[in-house]
Amino acid sequence: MMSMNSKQPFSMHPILHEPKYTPLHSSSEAIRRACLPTPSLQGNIFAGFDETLLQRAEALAAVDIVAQKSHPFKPDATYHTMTTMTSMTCTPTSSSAHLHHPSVLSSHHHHHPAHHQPSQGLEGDLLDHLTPGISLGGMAGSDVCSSASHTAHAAHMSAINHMQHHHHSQSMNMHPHGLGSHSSLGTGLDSEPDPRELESFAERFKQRRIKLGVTQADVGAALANLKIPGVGCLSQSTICRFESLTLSHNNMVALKPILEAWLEEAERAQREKMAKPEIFNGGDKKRKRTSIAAPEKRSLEAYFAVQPRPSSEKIAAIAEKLDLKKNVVRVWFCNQRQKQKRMKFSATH
DNA sequence: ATGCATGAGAA
DNA sequence: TCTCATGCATA
Repeated sequence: MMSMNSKQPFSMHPILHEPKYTPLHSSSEAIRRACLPTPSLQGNIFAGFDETLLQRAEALAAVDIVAQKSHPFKPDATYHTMTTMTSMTCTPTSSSAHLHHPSVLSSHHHHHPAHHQPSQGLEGDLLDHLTPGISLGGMAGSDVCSSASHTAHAAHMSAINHMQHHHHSQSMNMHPHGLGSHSSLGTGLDSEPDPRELESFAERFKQRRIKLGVTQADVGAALANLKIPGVGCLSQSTICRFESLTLSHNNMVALKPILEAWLEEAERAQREKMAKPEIFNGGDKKRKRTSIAAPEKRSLEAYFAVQPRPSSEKIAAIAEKLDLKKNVVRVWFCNQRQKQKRMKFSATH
């Protein structure tokens, strides 16, 4: 990849920018996918029960993944790593409190059958068949067992609260987080849910950020310096996703004012610095990341194509079949659904 | 830049 | 249990 480390101490002053929280809007997104009709194919061992979607999924999978390419490597299932690193993410020195939550409302929309991107596949690994309704052995052999250690890491979340926005939509959430406040910020009436704006802002943001010589990680950390109520730091991942518009619409809308505030403050600070020529001079357990091999991934995608929201039983069956932990499969589906909901050029474009 | 994961809150 | 926002770990 590339290393971009232009760490530079940046001191920002708290800026008091009036937070304006954006309401959400329904993100209209259209996700369409094509389900090909393809009956045929069977010869299951468990025949009898199966049938249903999963089976078809496999058939589809076989067809779907016509000629694709795949990666040559086949990593083991999971690997853990333990290391001690004093991650000081952003936990600020004292405060233990700052966990507001971001909650953005969400509008829900109609989903469509999913849509997934072409993946890699090569040899047609025909899946077997599962019995949908019944859960074999009660629990798929793998089951969630103990995914071993999940170290609860400090939860720090930044918060973004939104309030109203009357719409037929449903949710609105705030997180109580003890501190009695419910930020009653100015009822926001704010921003434009205009995807156009977001897109151009994200682009400008990235460019100005680079101009400042700041990395995505720097931005995330610096956010904590802007003492915007309810806003802590964010990770490099999130900044990156913001810039590449790979966040949900609501999330983009919520983050925009915050990043905008940071940008202005950062540029202001730099101007100031430029002005005066004299200054400066210049442990823990790590979470493990399961790696799902290409063949398994192809199967999952095939199932997802026909049934984005499998029941617990089906998930268990799939997990057993692919020899993955049930929880891994469940999470995979969740993430897949989230992906399909992301912005980028999904619908409005 | 992304894959897999966690957790809070809403169903 | 799912959705959503987010993050760690990793390619």
